Amino acid sequence: MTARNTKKGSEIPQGVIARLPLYHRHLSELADRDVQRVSSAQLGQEIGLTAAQIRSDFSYFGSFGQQGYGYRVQELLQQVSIILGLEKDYHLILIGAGNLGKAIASYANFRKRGFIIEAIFDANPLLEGNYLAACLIQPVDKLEAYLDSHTVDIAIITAPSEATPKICRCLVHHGVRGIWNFSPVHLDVPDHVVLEHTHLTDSLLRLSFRLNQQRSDS
Amino acid sequence: MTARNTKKGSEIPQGVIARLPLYHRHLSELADRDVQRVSSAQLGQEIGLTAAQIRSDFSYFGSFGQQGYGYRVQELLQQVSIILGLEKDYHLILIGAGNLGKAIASYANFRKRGFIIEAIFDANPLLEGNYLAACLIQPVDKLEAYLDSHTVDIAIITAPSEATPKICRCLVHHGVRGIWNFSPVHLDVPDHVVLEHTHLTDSLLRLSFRLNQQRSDS
DNA sequence: TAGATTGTTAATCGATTAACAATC
DNA sequence: TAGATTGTTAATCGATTAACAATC
Repeated sequence: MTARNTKKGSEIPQGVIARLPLYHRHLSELADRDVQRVSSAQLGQEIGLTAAQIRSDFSYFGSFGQQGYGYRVQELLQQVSIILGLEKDYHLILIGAGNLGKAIASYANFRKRGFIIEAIFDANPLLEGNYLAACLIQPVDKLEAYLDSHTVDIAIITAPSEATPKICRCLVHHGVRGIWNFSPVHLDVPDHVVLEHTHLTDSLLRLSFRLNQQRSDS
Repeated sequence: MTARNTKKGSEIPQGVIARLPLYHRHLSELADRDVQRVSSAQLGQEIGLTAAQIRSDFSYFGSFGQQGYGYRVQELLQQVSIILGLEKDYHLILIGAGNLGKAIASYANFRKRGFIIEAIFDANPLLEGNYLAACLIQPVDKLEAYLDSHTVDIAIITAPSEATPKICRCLVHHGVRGIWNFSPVHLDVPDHVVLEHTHLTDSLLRLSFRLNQQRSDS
């Protein structure tokens, strides 16, 4: 596999990856409003980035614009969707049917984008047999058997911190390649596993820091 | 206000701010296990950063270690807590008592760190009078009156996207300086307001991207 | 004291921005 | 055609890392 030009095929910086969902979200909005075209300058203005950065970001994946015109919203949106892998569906499971698990499982936006939660597990035997967002809650000791008999693209962990490392090892061992973890614990996974952390407390602490920082400036 | 040395007093890079909660979390764990001392090399090993980066990060705020010894865990944890502003309590409100709002309001870790949710608002009149995590749910049209008569350090928005910009403007207008937004919308706030976004869908899309990226390498 | 590890400076690396030729 | 805007290269900026004198 040879790179066709400088950027295409090269390593994608984290910053670019972080901005892709932002582009996707904003282009979706423009498409909803039936906007036909957008320039990097407009787009940048609206989401708070420079035009150069936006063009540079897209150039990692190809040339989607037209000189003198800009980008066709529909077309660019579709390209970004493909880049993000949104043209296909994903099989998800969720482990931990507590408050956060419930909220995630009920969040319709995921399903809309093709991320379909097909099984929910919980350690509490009292929850067994209950339904959550039209999905049966199973005891966590059935997790291994499930993994052996179903395709699972992404596992969402909303279990207590103490239980999380063990669950993670189990998932990895049974070949799950995508893990979205909400527990505030550090997890070690092999290189071939993609791990995404969402640590809510970390976000709140960052907010707290910046709140205190401001006051000391000026 | 003059900077006492090169780093102390200079602008703190975003990356440093992002890592502070990670340091806090890991140092808390070490303290729980009664570990007395830690070197930047050990700490780095455990959380996946270089020793140099850790020392460099801390040096923005002062000198907390000892040559030839490392850092006293308790002392460093306390310093990081102070840096993050965790030595005081915060008055929080939450707007939007849906699934996500419920999960956030019930998350005990926030209260433990001094982030206390004191009022919850929702647009749905049917929820009025209900309690959520021992906190009364009020109709959202009482929000303005509340803001005028109470101190609010941080407002958490877990309302639907459509309602969010208006709520945000209201908060800013009534002097709230910290906003933690979960709606997938871009919000414009004045410079003096600290805005933290947690876009769950964005995290999932990043995971999706990386899942697809891997396959195309190798 | 000798060994270890800090805080900081200088060197390196990578990401963002500015500029512009290409061209729709 | 003239005007606008892309994709990309070079210049700039900032963050990470390596190295080391200071010193516990």
